[in-house]
Amino acid sequence: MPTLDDVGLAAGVSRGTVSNVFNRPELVRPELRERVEAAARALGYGGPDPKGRLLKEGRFNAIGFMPPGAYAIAEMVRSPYGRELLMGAASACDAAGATLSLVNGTDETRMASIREALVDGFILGNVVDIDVVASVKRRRLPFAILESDAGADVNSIRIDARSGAIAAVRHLARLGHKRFAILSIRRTVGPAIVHRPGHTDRALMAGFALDHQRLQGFEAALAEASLSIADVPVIETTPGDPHAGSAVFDHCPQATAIMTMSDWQAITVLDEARRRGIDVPGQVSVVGFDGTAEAARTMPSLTTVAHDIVGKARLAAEMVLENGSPRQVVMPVELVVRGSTGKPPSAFPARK
Amino acid sequence: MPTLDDVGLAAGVSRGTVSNVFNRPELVRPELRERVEAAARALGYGGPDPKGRLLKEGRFNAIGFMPPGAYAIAEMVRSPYGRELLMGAASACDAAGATLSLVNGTDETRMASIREALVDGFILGNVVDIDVVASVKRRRLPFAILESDAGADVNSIRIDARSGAIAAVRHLARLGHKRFAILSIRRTVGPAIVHRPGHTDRALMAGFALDHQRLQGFEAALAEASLSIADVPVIETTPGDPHAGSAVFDHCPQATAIMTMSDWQAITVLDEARRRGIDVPGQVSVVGFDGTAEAARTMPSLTTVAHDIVGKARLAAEMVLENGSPRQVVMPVELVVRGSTGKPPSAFPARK
DNA sequence: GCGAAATTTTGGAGCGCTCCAAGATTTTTA
DNA sequence: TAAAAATCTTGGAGCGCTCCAAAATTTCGC
Repeated sequence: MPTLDDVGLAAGVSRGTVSNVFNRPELVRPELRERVEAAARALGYGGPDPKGRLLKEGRFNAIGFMPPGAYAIAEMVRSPYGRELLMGAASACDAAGATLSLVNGTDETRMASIREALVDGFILGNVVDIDVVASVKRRRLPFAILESDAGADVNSIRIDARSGAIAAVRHLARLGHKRFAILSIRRTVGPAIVHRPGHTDRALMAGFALDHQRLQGFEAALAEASLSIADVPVIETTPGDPHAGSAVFDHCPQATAIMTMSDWQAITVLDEARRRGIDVPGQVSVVGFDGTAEAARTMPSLTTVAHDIVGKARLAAEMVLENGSPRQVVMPVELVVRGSTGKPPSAFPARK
Repeated sequence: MPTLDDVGLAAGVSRGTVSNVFNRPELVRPELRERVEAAARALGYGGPDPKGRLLKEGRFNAIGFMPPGAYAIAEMVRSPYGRELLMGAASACDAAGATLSLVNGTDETRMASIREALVDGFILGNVVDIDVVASVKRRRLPFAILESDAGADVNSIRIDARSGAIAAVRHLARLGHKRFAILSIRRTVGPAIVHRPGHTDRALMAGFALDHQRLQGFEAALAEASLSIADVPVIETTPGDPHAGSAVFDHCPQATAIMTMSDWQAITVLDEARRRGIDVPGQVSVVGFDGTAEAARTMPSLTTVAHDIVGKARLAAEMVLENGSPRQVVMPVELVVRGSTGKPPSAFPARK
């Protein structure tokens, strides 16, 4: 690959002049400029290599996006939620003329990826592994975390998940539901985990802040209806597990109201209900969580605890790009009532 | 920001030793290593800056993805098709341990983005503007183009769109349809363009290779049924235009079979049909194009000309990452018959 | 036609790092 | 204990570029 010097040599001018031809052509006499351009063409020189500029300028003009949890990028894009995150981050980058780098990383390579990513800052999806935060801090780049509060010196944006969970339960309770089931998120790999009625808080509450808040919200609102969360079956499935829906119906046959922790899960529940001939909302009500675009398109359309996912990620990207003093933002949620929730069946006919 | 030299100075060792501490710690005596690490901690040095390494190593270990057409990244992620492209490219990058950079670019900034993107290669979505190809060539980096054939010296992957279009028409003709409408893609910004029956080929065939091939396929298969494409109304809408569906029903009220050029468009047609109380496939049959995951989830599910979008993008990424000799690949398509196509209504009741 | 002013061109410094041959130190061997 | 071997540390070169002060050249005014 020829360099500025090679072109200069060929054209009989100095490196500086060649650089000017490409970056500030108005500074170079037209005649000379043409000579240089001809030499560049002859050598197959396609303009200054960004690598050199980079070192001088010191910034990549890019921010890195680490997908939530242990997702691979491709899985994130598949997920309704992750996809909207990406849209938000991308639109902020677009607006700022920055590049969005999708930083992948298995559990083994994540740290190295963070150390070596060619970016000026990071957006971290829901962070499961706290080492990730330490690793990013070490690079002394601006960053923002989604759905985890990492202290006053770190940008973070989370939703008011507790209120959302409360709203979901109240809505269902007001409709008359008494038999609930919770479809929660398993943050490790593996098949569904089933917590049968009688489980203890400790088994449930371990883990991730967002999930914790939602469970607390469920618990508090169930208490308002004189119900204990300990009597509600809780199933944990990994995001994207296509069997989430069948796990619920298999393990919670008497539930009339299923509360989930993501629209994606709720959608698998609707799919499975259709497959089994279970009427939603006639026999079972289903509530999603997230408020993705997909939730509005299901049959029946999905009642869900919605928030502005795109806006959340956009804000995160803006925080990183602006690199101001750290902020912790809590975003509101809103229960969007659609077609997947209704009164419980008045007589409780046995379901198969 | 402290540098290797600063740390070396503070620890009383040379730059080289500090570099070794971070990159090949086994080469440094434990005692010294600790002294260096302590100095680094004290200075807040978080490890070697990737910028320096980069210049030395010469590669970014990243490939750039330019969205199809004039999409912004966010729009691409929103689109069912673009999203699957992204999944494919991301999974290949994941597998290779490379980063995927989403290179944005408005019409004005695209060239500059290409010139300066910090990547080792490019995937170009459907290229509308031929200058983009020239611009990428100038950087002398490996690249692959989707849905455009740019000659034997350029990697390209396209689908056998003509066959797909033919299969769609034959399927509908075999069901008995005689009155078709085509929902085509407008590759410039603006509202729907309506070509009423009697239009000329020239008005239609201008533009983008992929669309051209599909129209030719439609034309050929219509001819088999003794129909001329000139008598078939053609509507062009931009990708993602939510009014695509209503444009079709407004302008083609007698059509019993609507052939589209993307699942996204077809989905808006289904939505609009539901809104207007038009039964699909009872009154109108609809065929999509692409075979996205969304097409399987609509109500009714969408008959569509499918191909392996994820695989296409994955292959493109692999071509770029491998940097072998250029190949031109044509991928097969397959008509997937689902619920959105059926016999035309036997009596032709007027629709409102 | 000459000096001053304006315009063009030059090449060194430096961005932060890795590599590597050479030098310094420690350990082993006879 | 001295020489040989093994181990550890050093600092220069170089990656390709941009910036900038200074030098070279051209243009201008009278």
